[in-house]
Order: sequence, then structure tokens, then C-alpha cells
Amino acid sequence: MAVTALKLLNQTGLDGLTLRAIAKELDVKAPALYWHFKDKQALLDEMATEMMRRMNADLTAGAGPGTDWQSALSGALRGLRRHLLMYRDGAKVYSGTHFTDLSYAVPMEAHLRTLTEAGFTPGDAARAWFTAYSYTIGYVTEEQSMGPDPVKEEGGYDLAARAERLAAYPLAAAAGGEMFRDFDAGFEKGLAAVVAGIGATMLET
Amino acid sequence: MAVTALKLLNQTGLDGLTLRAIAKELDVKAPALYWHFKDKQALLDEMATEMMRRMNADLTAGAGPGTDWQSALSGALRGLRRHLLMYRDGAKVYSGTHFTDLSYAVPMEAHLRTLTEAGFTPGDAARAWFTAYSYTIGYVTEEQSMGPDPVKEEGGYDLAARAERLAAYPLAAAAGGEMFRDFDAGFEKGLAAVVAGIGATMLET
DNA sequence: AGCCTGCGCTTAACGGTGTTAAATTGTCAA
DNA sequence: TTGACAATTTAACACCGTTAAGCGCAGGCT
Repeated sequence: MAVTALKLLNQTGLDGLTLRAIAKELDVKAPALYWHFKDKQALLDEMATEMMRRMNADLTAGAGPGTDWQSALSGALRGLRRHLLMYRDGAKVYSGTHFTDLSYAVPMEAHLRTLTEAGFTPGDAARAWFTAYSYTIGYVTEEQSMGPDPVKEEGGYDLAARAERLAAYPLAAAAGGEMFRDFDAGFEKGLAAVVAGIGATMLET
Repeated sequence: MAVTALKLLNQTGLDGLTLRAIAKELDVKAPALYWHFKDKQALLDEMATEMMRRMNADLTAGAGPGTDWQSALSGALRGLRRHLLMYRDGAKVYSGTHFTDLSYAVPMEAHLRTLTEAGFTPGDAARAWFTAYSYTIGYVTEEQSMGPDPVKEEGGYDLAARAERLAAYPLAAAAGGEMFRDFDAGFEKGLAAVVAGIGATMLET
């Protein structure tokens, strides 16, 4: 049923994701949902948990031994972003929700172990993870709030108009092209920086 | 009027910030607000812009010449976090909204110039800024979604219960203490890593 | 067989939400 | 005095999350 809600999310967006719409998709009336969930927030939590479960099922690769911690960490966050982008408003739904089961613990434990075995203290491993996680959540939140990819300038943020408004501020005007185009490449550049910085400041060699 | 809405935000939270409540605070009926704003989203955009203006007024220090780019960038993001924390759900209101005027351009131009003068290309300066910005937004979003500071364990996330649930995953269990306590210190550690990584990967020396 | 319990759902309704349309007041210029 | 215009009110609409009460129907018990 959280599965149905996720399917609908991609069609309606988070604002249009009403209990009545979900119920209709299930051939059921809205109050019936309350048999399964305490309130709408619980449903949203369950949706985020379902997203996370699918991600885990897809990300077993890369966590195995033999790969350095940089690749493991980068791969995990790349996968996180990829999954968040699979759903409309995915980052908004995902961020700040409390998972309804413990299935996140297995991959998290594996990633933290990879880091500790590479020389991080447990505390620094957790900090490294949370830092890279925060970057990814923030990046995708911003990315998804811009609407459709501005590259195919249809409905997305109008970069040319932005540049014109900012004509008096040449650096800020030019920055739009870097920040709001080619989100894939931009994420990779930032991710490389975050991972390198974690290695430089949190890892005692 | 966005000023009034911001005041109310701290009392009611984002969910409780209804047009009727704002109108009552202004001794006015709800539909009167529509003379000033197209819809509620426009009001939220205006609130985010007002937050940003206050931040600019407060952050003129640190952007001046003579300071290295690391201090300038760190200072800007520290100030951003500090201002987001001034308002309930501040990060949620701020993230992903489109500013309604150009007042953000002046400090942004100054920060980008600091970076380019330190040797960044304009593109890399923009990327550096956006990377650190994403980290900050993501971090504060997560921070504010945990409710009151868990250190003073009143109403906040129950860390002890979390550790008990995760007893079978020792690293994940211990990570809670690092991630969800002392948000100030945690932010600083991550910020140091992000800034160091930017210097290491984006700056051609 | 009859009865009962409890699950899963429906119908009806409540208070509250963002938003629109039309009528209304207040104010200042011609 | 009249008229234009800004700013607000009143009334209503469609929709939202949520609650209360009751209905049908399965299966186990006696």
C-alpha cells in the first residue's frame, strides 16, 4: 500500500498525494486507510522506508570487501541520489522521516565497518557518513525543487532570464550555468570534494 | 507582513502557519492577504527572502578582503546555519524557494569574487559555493527534523531507545550518539571536511 | 446448526484549509 | 460632489485529514 502511494507520488507530486487519491487507486474509500496507518505521517514514513528498502536491495554491490572506503562511500551516496531521483519530491519525502523498521541497519553497519576498518574511529566513521549524507540530501532537495531539468528548457527554471536579472553581478550570473545545469556532473564534483575532505580531516593516518 | 509570518512561524511551526492565523495576527481577515500575494507559496518565498535579507545584514563581516577563502566560506555557511536555526522549520522554508528580489546577489558576488581571487575558476567557485551550501541545507534540515535538542532529552528523539533497537548492529547503534548529539560540533567537523575537500579537488594551485 | 468475535470496510460527518467572487469601505483628486 | 482606486470584508466553494458509528463477512467455538 505504501507501494501504491509511491506509484501515485510520481504522477501527482507530494502536494497532490492526498489520502482520497491513494484510496481511489486502491479501490477503497479514504477512511479505510486508517485501519492500516495511524495518520498520514505514518504513511509517509512507510513510503520513505519502502524507498530505503528498494535502495538496499539495489545497493548490495559496492559494499563488499576489497574496495577502498572512498569508492564504497561514493557509491553509496551515488546510489542514494539515484533512488531519490526516481520519485517526484523524493528528497522531501525521504529527509527527516523516521524509518518504520530496522532494515536500514544492515547496510549502515556494513558501511561503517568499511570505514572503521580503513582506520576511522567509530565516531569519525559516523561523522563521515552523516556529512556525506547531508550533502546528498541537500543537493537532491535543491535539484528536485528546480522542476524539470533546465537543460531541456521546458517548464524548468529559466536560466537566461536569471542571467539577465543578474547582469550587474557577473560572477553570480555565470554561476547559474554551473549550479543549475548538468546536475549529474555537479553532484560528482561535490561528492569528490566531500569524500576527499573527509579523508583529509577525519582519518588519522 | 512576511515579517509577521516569520514571527508566527516560531510559535506555530510550518504546519500551523495558516493564512487565517497570519491574518488574525495582522487584525485582518484571511482573503485580504490575497491582495498582497498571489498565493501561499508566494508568501513563503517572501518569508525566505526576508530571512536571507536579515542574514545579509548580519553577515557583512567576514566577506571583507584580507581573509583567506576558507575562513570566508566557513563563516558564510556558519552564518547561514545560525540563521536557519533562528526559525522553526527554517531549513524547510528556506530550501528550494525562489527569492523574490535580487538582494542575495551582492553577498553572493562578493563570496564568488573571494574565491576567484584565491585562484578558483568562476565555474569552480560556483561549484564550491553550491557544494558547501548543499551540505549546510541538508544538515540543518536533518537537525531541525529531530525536534528539540536530544541533549536535553525532552521531547526530542530518544537516543537510548534507538541504541537498544540497534543492539545487533553495534556501529550503527553507537553512531546515533555522534550524529544526533552536539549538532554544533558535528556541523563544524563536517564543514571543515567540506572546505578542505573543496580546496583539495577544485583549486588548481 | 447457531453464535460470537474481530477484521476490513463504508457512510456520514466535522472542523479546518487554500482560494475565489462580489460587495463594501476609506481616501484622495478633479 | 463625483469618481477612481486601494484595501478590506462577507460569503461561499471544493477539498483536506480525521473521527465515529455501523455493516458484512469470515472462521472458530459450543
